[in-house]
Amino acid sequence: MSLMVRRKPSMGRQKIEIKRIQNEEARQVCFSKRRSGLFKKASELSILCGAELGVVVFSPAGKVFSFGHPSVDAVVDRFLVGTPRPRTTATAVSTAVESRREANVRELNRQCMELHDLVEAEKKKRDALEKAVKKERAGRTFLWDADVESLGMEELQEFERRLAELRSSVARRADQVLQETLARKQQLPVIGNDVGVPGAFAVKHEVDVHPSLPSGFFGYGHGFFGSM
Amino acid sequence: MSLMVRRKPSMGRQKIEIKRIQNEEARQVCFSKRRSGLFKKASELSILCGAELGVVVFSPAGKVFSFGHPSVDAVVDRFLVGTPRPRTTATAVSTAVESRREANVRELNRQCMELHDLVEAEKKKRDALEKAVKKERAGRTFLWDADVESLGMEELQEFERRLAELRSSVARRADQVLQETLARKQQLPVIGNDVGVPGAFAVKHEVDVHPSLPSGFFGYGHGFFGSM
DNA sequence: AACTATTTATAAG
DNA sequence: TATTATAAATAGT
Repeated sequence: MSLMVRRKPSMGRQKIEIKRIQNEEARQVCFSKRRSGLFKKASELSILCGAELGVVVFSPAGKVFSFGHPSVDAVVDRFLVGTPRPRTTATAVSTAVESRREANVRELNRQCMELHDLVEAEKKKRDALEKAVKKERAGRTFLWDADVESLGMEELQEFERRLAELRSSVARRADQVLQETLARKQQLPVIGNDVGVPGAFAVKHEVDVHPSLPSGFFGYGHGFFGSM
Repeated sequence: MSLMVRRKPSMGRQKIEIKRIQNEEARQVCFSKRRSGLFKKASELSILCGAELGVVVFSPAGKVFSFGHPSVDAVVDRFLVGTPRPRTTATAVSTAVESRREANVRELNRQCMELHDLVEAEKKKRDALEKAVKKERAGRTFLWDADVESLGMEELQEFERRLAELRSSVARRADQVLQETLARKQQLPVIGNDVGVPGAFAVKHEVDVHPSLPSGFFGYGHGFFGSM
């Protein structure tokens, strides 16, 4: 058996902050990769959903790249005019551009307000949760230890009663597990039934850590929040 | 508390062929998701690499969505100007009015992005808090409602350790209370310090039932964006 | 709309 | 350019 002493050949994809990449070469590489990725996504979207779309990208160096279905020009025309492809004069298009711009600005404003509302809503939710956390913590503390010091005799009795019950359960279960283990290891049938309490081992308890949630989505420009 | 006995709640993402989705509802859903994804990718590309870009998407229903940095129109204009084809725009741009409008649009876009980031940040905080709540709750639940029958030896050990600790606390406290009571009743100073465990009394115990979390609520606030 | 399992995109090397 | 580990997107529920 070969000794398999190979180290990670890569640290894999690392998380990056979305802000301008300072290193020029890295930026250029990133641009190429992501431009490809973007066009691919655009292509898939158009095919999967039958959407017409156009993407135009200017590299920092000023070079232009574009992708479109059925073609960038068709999409741009449709965008400028607002409806499928009647031919237009320069003047007409110019006017169309103007009104489109105004509409865009209005839409942008609307979206900004919507976003602002979202922020407020999120803040409130967070506040509510913070309170909830405090409550939970308080509740937890009560049961575990701190407040034992403030319990009266009645509560202590109840507490003790519950502890005793639990202890019995634990002991019973421990015995069961133990016997099962022994039985398996020695290939013998289970015979005893003493109630034993395990206690001498130090154990690490595994807490269930939930995976993080997917984040929401968004858009910029206009038409973000509308359904189609 | 069945110790995380959860089965697959999802078959996860499935591989799909890139061809028109026949089912209309599925197509709509896909369109929404992927349009968001596309805009996000576009946004990241523009930020990471300082690229100017514009994306225009027409849904199958004919609704238009767009994203642009610094703005769709700016990109479209640039594209048209640099494109050797029927000149459609009389781009004698650059009047003072024009550039101010462009600046305004850019600013609006910037604000939208900023707000969007705020929303994301808030969501993250909220997620963290939600996890905290779950954890707290899990911790609290652990003691009383544990499904002892499903625990393994290691868990039993940990459980027993915790029970022992609690029992000590309770015993200590019980002793304290007892002594205080006796001292008060007999007007005598406290002298003993045996650790006694109360247990023989039948007591009605008030269980602390924790209220459920407050639900989210919403606020409104807007009008902070002046018209231009 | 929220949630995961999985696929896909991609940061580094 | 190719590879790989990991982050991110997303199909299906």
